Amino acid sequence: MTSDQQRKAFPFSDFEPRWQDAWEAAKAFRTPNPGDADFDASKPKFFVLDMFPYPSGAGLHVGHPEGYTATDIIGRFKKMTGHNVLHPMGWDAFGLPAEQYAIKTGQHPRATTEKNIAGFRGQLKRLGFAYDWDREVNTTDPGYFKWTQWIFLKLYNSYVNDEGKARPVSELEAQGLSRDEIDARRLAYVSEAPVNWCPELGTVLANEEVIDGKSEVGGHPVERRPMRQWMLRITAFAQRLIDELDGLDWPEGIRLLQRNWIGRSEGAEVKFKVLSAQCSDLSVTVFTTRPDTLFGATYMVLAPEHSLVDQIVTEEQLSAVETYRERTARKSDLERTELAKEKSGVFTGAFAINPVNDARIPIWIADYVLLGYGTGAIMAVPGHDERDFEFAKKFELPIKQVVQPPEGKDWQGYTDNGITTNSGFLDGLSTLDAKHHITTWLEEKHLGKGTVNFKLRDWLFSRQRYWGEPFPIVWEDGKHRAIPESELPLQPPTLEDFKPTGTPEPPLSKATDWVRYSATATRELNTMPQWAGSCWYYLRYCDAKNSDRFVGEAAEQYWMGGGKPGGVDLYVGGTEHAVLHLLYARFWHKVLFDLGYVSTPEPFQRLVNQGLIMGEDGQKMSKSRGNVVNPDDVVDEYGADSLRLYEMFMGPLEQVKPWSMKGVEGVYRFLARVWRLVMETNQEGEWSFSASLQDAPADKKLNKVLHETIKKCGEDIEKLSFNTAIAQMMVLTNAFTQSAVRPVGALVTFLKVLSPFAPHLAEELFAIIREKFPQHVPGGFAADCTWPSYDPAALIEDEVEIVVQVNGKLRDRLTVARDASKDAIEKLALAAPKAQEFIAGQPVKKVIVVPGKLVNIVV
RNA sequence: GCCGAUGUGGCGAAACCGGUAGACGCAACAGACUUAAAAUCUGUUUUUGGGAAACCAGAGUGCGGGUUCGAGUCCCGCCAUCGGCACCA
Repeated sequence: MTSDQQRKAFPFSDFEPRWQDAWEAAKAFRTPNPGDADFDASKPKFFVLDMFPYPSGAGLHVGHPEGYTATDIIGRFKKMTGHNVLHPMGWDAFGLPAEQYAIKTGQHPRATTEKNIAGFRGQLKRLGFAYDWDREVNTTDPGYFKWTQWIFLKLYNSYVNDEGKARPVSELEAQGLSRDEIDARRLAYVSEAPVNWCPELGTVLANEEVIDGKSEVGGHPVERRPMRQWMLRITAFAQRLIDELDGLDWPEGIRLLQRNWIGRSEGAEVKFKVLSAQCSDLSVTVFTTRPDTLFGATYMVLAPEHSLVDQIVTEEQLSAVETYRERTARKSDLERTELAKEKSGVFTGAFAINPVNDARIPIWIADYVLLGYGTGAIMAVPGHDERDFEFAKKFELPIKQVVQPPEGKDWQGYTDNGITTNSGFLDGLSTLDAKHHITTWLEEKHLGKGTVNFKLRDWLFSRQRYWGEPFPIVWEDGKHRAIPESELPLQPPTLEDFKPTGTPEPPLSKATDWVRYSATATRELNTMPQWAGSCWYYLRYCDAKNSDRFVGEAAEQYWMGGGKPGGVDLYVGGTEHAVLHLLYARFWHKVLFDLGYVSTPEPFQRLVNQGLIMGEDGQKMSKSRGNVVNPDDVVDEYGADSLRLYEMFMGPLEQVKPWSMKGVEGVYRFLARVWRLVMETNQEGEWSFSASLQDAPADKKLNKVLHETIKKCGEDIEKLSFNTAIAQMMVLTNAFTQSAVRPVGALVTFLKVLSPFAPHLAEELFAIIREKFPQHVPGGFAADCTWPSYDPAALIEDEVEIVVQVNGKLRDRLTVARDASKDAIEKLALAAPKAQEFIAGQPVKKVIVVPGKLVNIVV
């Protein structure tokens, strides 16, 4: 034994790597698939999924093992309770950071990515996770992204029918639609709209990747500019993405976040005639959620970019309008939000006619109206809308009351429901009734209609970067078309210089040979965003090696369809993906479901968010604060089991909690105590089998704690309440420590309960005990044994302690027989000396008896 | 501003359906072992007052009310911290 190991409280650094090697050599965690010889179809399935990591150069962070340990414990537990468990791991390895890191270090992203993956894999293996490594996926592997491209082609070749279902575009061909008409309905389509262009990153970004006008990656400024881009028609699924959240076992907060992001609002479109010197037959349609306030519209606002502005602007206002439009166009989104407090705008000189009362109202342009939402035009009701109110005050526009608020409230700027007033035929109606009434009226007169709008925009799906999946698309005569599936995977060209060009021209344009598809056709030069690979990786895990299909049918049906209601049974990850990955993946999954490729409409049945781990100082861990904890250091000093156990013991999984090295030492000492239940050390520091471990039955007290522990740990694992399960195991360990004779049978049972949490220690002690007491230790690995069942009889005490309260205050305690009657308990309680003292001769008004718990005497 | 989550010892936290608040761990203190220290084992540890002590009495789960025999838990009104959204008509 080395001196290094003598310093350790138990020899984890010897046995942890030894068992990791043994498990790997034996493929101890291989999960058979339907069709495999050793597959047992009679067992229920359990698919437990981690959000796969982005393999950065910085290596594993202590936040990673938090969720991974939780899923590992529950996966191991489910296996021990007779389930087929799918618990895989992989790498989300395309994306901006890898490319930037490669540029910075002068290496190819393929090389840095492979190095980073090897680093991550090594770190995860050191933690003893029960992954089936045969199912490892890597989004940058051609065998993987072949199918990402294949799914893209499914999107490209689909449209959404009248029932809101994705169907192949061949149906539209059959209906005789033209090429252009079909292109306009594809789920993957080309658009020229203004997009979020980030000059620093040299790429466009999705709305979800822009935060406060800056890029989510790196925090660089983002500007709007019109560019030709690939879009995915996620908006066609907006309603289903809201509705189908209802059946999911997700944290309410995340569902709400998605609902708000999709942002459904019900209202009406109203058509206003425009008075214009130049044209006679002009009109503007506005969207409003408050059609009931139509009589209160005192002006109208168009988005500055609105196409109608040019046609209606008067000569006197032309230069003011032009100046304002230029100023707005130059503003980045960031500036537009920063200036949100101060309203700005310009009168166009034109007027519109309010269809309900023929009132002539001025038309303004202002950047508080967004082109991309609704119709890009609003009717302003300053009396009952906060923004319109502010604007009207600033520009001295008329403010009119049309809603009567409840007693005692000022009507100016009152935005809630009330009674409609000053509104002709709507007077006296409640807001809700007035909305219905006016909508029907507008529809009858063909002046408008009820509509639903969503905040969600179509998903901007192309990036001007090198390190991503190339689109399986070629261009010819200005038209796009898919390449044949037989040409997949379409590999990116090998480029020495893959830096962004500094212009919207993607780096792939530099690969001139690759770009030329045929004499007349050239390849699409954009690449897909990082989210593409993570939209379907959980499906690939079901059948990771399949080269004929993105996932085999039998495998998909078993792992995703089996059980009720199907899908991934438990998905654990951080909140940061609430509106990105989790929304995108649901969208792709629904398309695949409609097309008949997967069995369920939703991919992730149960979602749990792990809480952030903060630094010891209570601040977010960051290099600049110097409070980052490296999991490798923790494993070196205390072992993998200690790291696993500590992260689970810190507090509830979902909670934000600070790191504490002292806390790690605490669980380390606990594991050492467990070790010393079996092993003892002599003066030289050599370990030998403990004499107190004997083949004897457990006494009643110890047996009770043992069975309580089996019961509580099983229940707590199901609830993901790992901290309390560990506390209970500590109680049991203390009981073993205090008992002079340690019954080997009971101890082995305890080790089974401990094994999902601290698999290395459990495995090592199994092996040690097996040498001396082979009859008490099952064969195979600890992970293969059956979860012990508890004996309800062992939990029952003959006598129970009853608390005696007088007027709700604790005054005495009694010990009574377990099955003592209510009457008997009441008599004993009234006779208790301390109770007597506090009753002090007063008449007893009432006595409440809770059997097994307490008696409350009311005087 | 809106939405969500969380407030319990010196610290991380427990407490099932309303029924003994503080399990378990950390830190601290004391004792045992040791020439000594570390490690280990055994205690004590919410707080205030009284007592040499076992113990006794009062207060106590962010604040203020309420329901109840009984509230950390349920209801009403506040406050604070964290996270998200933020001109979406």
